[in-house]
Amino acid sequence: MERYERFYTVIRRIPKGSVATYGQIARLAGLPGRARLVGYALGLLPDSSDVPWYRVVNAAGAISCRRNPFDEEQRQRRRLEREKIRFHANGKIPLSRYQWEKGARD
DNA sequence: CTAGTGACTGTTT
DNA sequence: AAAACAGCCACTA
Repeated sequence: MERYERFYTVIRRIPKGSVATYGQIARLAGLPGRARLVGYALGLLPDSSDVPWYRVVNAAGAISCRRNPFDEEQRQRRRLEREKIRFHANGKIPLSRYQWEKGARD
């Protein structure tokens, strides 16, 4: 798991109230095009991890999780809403407003 | 070594 | 708007 520290380091820099995409994390970690690897790396994290995995969403602004689609999505969504992030009725997050380092806000 | 899989993404149908 | 495709590459069987 040490081999993914670069990803975890970048993710730990995402400020509270913002989100980043898998592709963005890969790019910032110096591995453009390895979005899937970021997803794999997050799946390895234990619940006790200090890495804010819930601040990472897919390019469409939706939550991705393969294991327990329903439960995990609810869990991630609650954590984000706790940071004042609002979701659209379609279940997606408006990235134009919350994406890290892109804040277009309104 | 080959094949299948996947917390992804941009392009093309 | 939605689905199919094609890259991507670590990991497992």
